[in-house]
Amino acid sequence: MKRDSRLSGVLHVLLHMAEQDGPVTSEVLAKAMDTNPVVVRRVMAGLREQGLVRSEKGHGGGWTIARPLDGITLRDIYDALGGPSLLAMGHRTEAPGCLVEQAVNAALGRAFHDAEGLLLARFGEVTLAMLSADFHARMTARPLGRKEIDHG
Amino acid sequence: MKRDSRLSGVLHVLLHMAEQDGPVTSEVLAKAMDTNPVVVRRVMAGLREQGLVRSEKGHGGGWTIARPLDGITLRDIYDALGGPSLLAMGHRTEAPGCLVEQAVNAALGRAFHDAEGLLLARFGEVTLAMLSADFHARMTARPLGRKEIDHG
DNA sequence: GATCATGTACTATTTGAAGTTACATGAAGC
DNA sequence: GCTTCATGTAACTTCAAATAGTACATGATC
Repeated sequence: MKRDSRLSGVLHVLLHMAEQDGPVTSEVLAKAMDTNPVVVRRVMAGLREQGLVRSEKGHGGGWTIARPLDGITLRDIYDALGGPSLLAMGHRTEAPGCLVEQAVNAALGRAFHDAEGLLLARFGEVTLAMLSADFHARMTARPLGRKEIDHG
Repeated sequence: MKRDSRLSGVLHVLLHMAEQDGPVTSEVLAKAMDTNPVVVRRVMAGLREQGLVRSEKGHGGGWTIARPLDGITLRDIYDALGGPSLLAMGHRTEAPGCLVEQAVNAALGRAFHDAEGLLLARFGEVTLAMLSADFHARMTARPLGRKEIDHG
């Protein structure tokens, strides 16, 4: 099962943006994430629709965070990505006629549902400000050169 | 993201086996799961190695459950499948040098770890006997013809 | 109007499960 | 002992979903 790393990636990008004053271009962000600018724009498009970030064209354009960091939770970002599936496992048949399969689905479904709920609740508790604070704490503990901050 | 349905599938098969007296062939199980006999054998091979099921060749051969139903938990079966990944999301980089990414991984990692723990704990609490009992309760509530029991 | 940056449609690549084919191994029945 | 039935397993193909990448349009600034 291939794991979706968009949430991880977009958080990386947002924290890098938070360290910059002005707008940051897709190209710079792509370089920091070791990917393609189009991939960045595609992911960021969802965040823009939810009002989490802004984009501007032309000279001096790029991406900026639209709200205070403590006003954005991981849940907001997850939702802006379209709420991708959290679990790697699922039912073989979604609405089976077979009673055996219904019993299986019921048992697994409860576990799956609760695990998803746990994850979403956690996401809702964590803000970008907390992540940023954690980052700065790590910076203080082990300062790095500028290059390693821009990308590691 | 494509979801892994092997756990769901193998549970379906095991409960069908539990309803039969003698051994059941891969071909019959495959028909019930609407798949290929080789796929069944592949999945069952893992369970056999863990001593959950037995297989016999030749006339009258096939698969049988090797332990009492209340002695097999979903966790046992999950492990026998090789412990496939439970979550559809993961870190972009597993051991990043970038402090930003370290902060991101730390926050997400805690949530992921706890969600996986919850799922595994649930799996450990549920036995095949419980699923079988649930199935029979559904049977009583809405009896079906033989054909619909063999497969739905 | 030249340049820079986003917006997006379209295509290619990748990845892992699932499905399939083919054949070897071994057990029961005659 | 030979036929039949069933598993064991390797190798290959198919399939679906996501990411990556290309090409070009749109719009803003200099």
